[in-house]
Amino acid sequence: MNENLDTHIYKMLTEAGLYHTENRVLILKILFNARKPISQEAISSKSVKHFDKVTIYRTLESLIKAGIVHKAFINKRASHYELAHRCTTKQCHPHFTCTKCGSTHCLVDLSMPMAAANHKGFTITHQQVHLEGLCPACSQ
Amino acid sequence: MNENLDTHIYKMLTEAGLYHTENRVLILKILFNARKPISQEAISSKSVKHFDKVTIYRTLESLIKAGIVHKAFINKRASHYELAHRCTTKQCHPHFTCTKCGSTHCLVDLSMPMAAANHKGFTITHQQVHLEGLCPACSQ
DNA sequence: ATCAAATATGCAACTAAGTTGCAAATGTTA
DNA sequence: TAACATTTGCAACTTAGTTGCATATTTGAT
Repeated sequence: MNENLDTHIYKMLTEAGLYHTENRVLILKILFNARKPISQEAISSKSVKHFDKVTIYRTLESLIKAGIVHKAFINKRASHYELAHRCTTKQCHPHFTCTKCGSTHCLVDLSMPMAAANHKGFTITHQQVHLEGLCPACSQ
Repeated sequence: MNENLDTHIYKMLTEAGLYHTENRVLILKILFNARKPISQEAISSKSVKHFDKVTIYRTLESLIKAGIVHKAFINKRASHYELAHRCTTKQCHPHFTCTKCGSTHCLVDLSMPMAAANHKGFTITHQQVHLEGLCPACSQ
């Protein structure tokens, strides 16, 4: 299982044309184990090895650019990061953030997020849809 | 028209149980004229009178709490603020942010945001849905 | 009108997520 | 293994937003 993960990570990095460095592998493993979007700080605290936060941000940046990691924006000043799953750089699945504990969860297999999420024990108090791209003026 | 706006603002503040101060009125007028979500900095620069940024943030905070203003989260570290329209604290309409000029627009009357927005000249490169509330663990 | 209580304001200093520049270290390719 | 490209770590910086506190303004009761 662990060896499969190593192989998988190695392959992913090779395909992305990224150097196969200790830090990248460690951060990817932490994201694999987290199974939900987590913050830079959470990545740092879950790691045995000390990381400089700049290294974490830059590593995440390269992985995001390669489409391996996704930045899940939450209604906070900090972002949460997760392995890209069922999403591309263009389109992402819905996320849910708990206002009490601050954790962020993915609501991926729900075609009707709000209704379905409520059934799963999530109480939703705020919903938003955000689109990004070029406005008419900037499209020209 | 201007007198109607003054009366309207006065009424809104009274109903919300907020003091009818010069700053609140000025900030509300700026938001009325903006007709789209704008940043704290934009509010500041649109104002003739000098505002301390703390005052702007605290004024916005009180107006948000009263349901008069809405905080539109965008995929940036800064938030944009707008007059609440067709939204409550619980539910908000879709927003669109231009990645080139940084402006944020409301896509309120569109039942199918992506399709309809494309027709209006918006090129969408990223979409996300975000829900907030209590997770199962915190609901108890 | 005016005084007291409640609320709002402005300043200075702070917090924290994320960024930049640069020199040293590590990974890759030939 | 040498040469080149990429990554790393450190220090210093940026910036949206916050906190504490003393002063000013608004309001409601008298």
